[in-house]
Amino acid sequence: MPESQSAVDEILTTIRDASRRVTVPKRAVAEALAGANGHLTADAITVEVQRHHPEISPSTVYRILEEFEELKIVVHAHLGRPAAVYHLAGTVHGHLTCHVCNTTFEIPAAHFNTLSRDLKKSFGFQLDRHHVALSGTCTNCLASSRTEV
Amino acid sequence: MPESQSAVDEILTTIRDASRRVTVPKRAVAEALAGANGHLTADAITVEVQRHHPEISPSTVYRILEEFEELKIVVHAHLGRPAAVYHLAGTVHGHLTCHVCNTTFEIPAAHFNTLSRDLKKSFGFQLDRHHVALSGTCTNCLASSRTEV
DNA sequence: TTAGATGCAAAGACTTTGCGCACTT
DNA sequence: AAGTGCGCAAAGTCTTTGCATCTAA
Repeated sequence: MPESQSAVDEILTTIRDASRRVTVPKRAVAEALAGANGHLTADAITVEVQRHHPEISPSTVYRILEEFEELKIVVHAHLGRPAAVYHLAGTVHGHLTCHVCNTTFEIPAAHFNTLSRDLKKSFGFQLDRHHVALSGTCTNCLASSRTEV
Repeated sequence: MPESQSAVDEILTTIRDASRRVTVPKRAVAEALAGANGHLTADAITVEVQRHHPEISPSTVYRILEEFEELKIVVHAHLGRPAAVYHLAGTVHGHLTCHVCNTTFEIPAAHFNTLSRDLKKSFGFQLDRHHVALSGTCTNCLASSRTEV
């Protein structure tokens, strides 16, 4: 997995550049984020991290995620459920969550260009394109609800 | 306040139509929702309700909000913070939350027409227009950040 | 009358914090 | 060697649940 490896290196470099320390737990969280290309709750990250390093505690994961957010390494969003989901910044832009099957899809920021311009013009509101999280129904669930009923 | 009164009546009618019982706590929650024209957390609703009925417990408020959601009386959204916010369904469409001053604005659903069509066409995703919650920076905070720095 | 709703208290899910020791730099 | 970061455990916030009682219909 050469590409997720480079993503990990990039994260570690960012940490060093900010004069923070590179530690085993931080490396593990970076690997978990780079390995899973989707959205992970803090709990899911903890589980993944503990597969290799059982001694790493949830509180450490939260502290690291907080630091990573400061450094713009990750962003988080609150989707349908209370638990927030985290993912690497820059790699992802918008989220579509299906409230039927609870799956989250990622879509390119370009889809928000028109909306973003409109909100700016109409309300002076500057959309944060990293946090766009929309809920609705995905294709699959639309199709099955049609056939089922 | 004749207009919020009619909103309350409408809610109570919906409850009766669904063969649920109309109770003091439900009336109080309905009044809190109709009175505040904005977005309330469950906690804020509880506080408002307890101003008139101190004996009503938070768990009851949660149960009532759950029932109101089933009956499509209210919808909730997860904005920047973990706590969900609730508001009357039908009266509101989209939310813009400023992550600087933490204010939430409501905007008409019409602003999501283009986006909605695009998501449907590109991904087969049916946007739920009641749950649109976007975060960014509002005009005021944009202006002050410009002058401050 | 009687099933459903409530109040209270406890538990559960998610997240933050305090403290002393370990590890990175 | 110096001091940041960690593990553990406890606390904090937000929400759900169990159970006995009460009440709307």
